[in-house]
Amino acid sequence: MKEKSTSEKSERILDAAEELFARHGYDGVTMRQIAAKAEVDVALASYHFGKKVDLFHAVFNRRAELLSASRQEVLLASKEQASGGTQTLEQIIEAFLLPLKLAQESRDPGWRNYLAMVAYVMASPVWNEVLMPNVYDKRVTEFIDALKAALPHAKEEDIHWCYHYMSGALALTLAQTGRIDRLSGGKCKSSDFDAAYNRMIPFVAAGFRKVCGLDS
Amino acid sequence: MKEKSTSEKSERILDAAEELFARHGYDGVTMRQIAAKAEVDVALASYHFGKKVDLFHAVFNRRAELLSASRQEVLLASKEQASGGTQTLEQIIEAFLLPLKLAQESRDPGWRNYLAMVAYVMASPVWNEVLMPNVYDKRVTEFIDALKAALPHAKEEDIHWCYHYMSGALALTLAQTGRIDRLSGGKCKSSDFDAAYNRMIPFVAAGFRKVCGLDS
DNA sequence: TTGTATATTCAACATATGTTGAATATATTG
DNA sequence: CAATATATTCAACATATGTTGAATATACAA
Repeated sequence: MKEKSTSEKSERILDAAEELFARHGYDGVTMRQIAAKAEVDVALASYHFGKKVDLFHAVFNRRAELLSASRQEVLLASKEQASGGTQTLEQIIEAFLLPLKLAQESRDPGWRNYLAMVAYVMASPVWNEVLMPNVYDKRVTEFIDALKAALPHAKEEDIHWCYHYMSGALALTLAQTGRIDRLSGGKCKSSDFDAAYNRMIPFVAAGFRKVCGLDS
Repeated sequence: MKEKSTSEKSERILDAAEELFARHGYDGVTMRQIAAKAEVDVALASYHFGKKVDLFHAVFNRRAELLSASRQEVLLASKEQASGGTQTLEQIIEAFLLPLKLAQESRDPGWRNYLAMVAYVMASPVWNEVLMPNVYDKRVTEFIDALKAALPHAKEEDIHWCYHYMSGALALTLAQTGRIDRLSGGKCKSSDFDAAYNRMIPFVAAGFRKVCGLDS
């Protein structure tokens, strides 16, 4: 009698690694900690995924394509909805954020861990250039193109800097450090993604308009 | 004949640790790497600063008071300049960011490393609650009070969320990951703090106004 | 069934890690 | 100068680390 199927153990390893990498970063986690959390032998992680750095890549890439595809889909749907005319800034930003919000609110807690790990990667000078270009940067380019269309008179640098600010606001939200809970005396909660995203859209849109000029 | 004074070696250790912690995080750095970069014996770091975690605290705290004091000073001067009436949003945000910009542009490259390390701490769920409350959160509270005065009709949650977004935009700027360089095809540079801060002020101010309602 | 590929465990390795204590040098003070 | 405190080096420790190879178990195909 077997307890779990093969793929279950392999995914338990990914789940455990995901949770630990999200909180402690790559170097703050040992293979033994991962194995312990996944309740498997240490050697099994190496058997399935190779070196530690390969496991890190595997965890990062597991949900990357899924999320990126969902993003493209939503952005496309948003484009079509704005029949004929260009989308509003709010529509573009919402399309960019919606898949993340849905992932955060998923019943699978792994998605929250994954996005916290993405935030870690985004903020890390070391991992950023290694992991972000492969999957995510392509969709970011599409997103920026949509912004250019909505802000035809904007200088390209302005758009890039504004995207940079949005990216930072997003990363800190995904990271879930709990700081806003502390600073607000409990009035705001890191886990309240509805609150975070509902305000982020008008905040960012207004910033874009101010810096990049009125949209057409 | 002695090569360097005692305090110089001790500060070389702090400088080396600062640079390495900023880039690789706490767990990504070994005492031996720090010692090597500082060109001192490994044991010397322990002799001066105790355990590794204490060295981390020492690096973080070395410039914290200095920066925090500069921040308070600028915020106070900004308050007085707005004689009688309350400050504008832009003035408040500028006062918040100016000391950081000055530090970034300092001739001492240690300041850039330090601020990148602060960004790492801000984005880390583990270190955030350990290190941020001691020094920085007090000034943040003053800053938020100024915002409340400038946005008398705003709900407190809205202000906190907007501050959270600004905080994220700031953190990613301090982190200097180089991502904006890549995404913009070289049009924007992570090291161009003038560009980053000049746009961040109107961006954030517009976001606050949109989310928190018009200022008085 | 038997044979074979896959999955999992166990034990061990070489190396890297933070930290310490004793020894030595340098500075400071009387 | 001598005496004392501080700073620095050296060597070593116990432990933790990623990784591997052999042994064993399980799944699967013939």
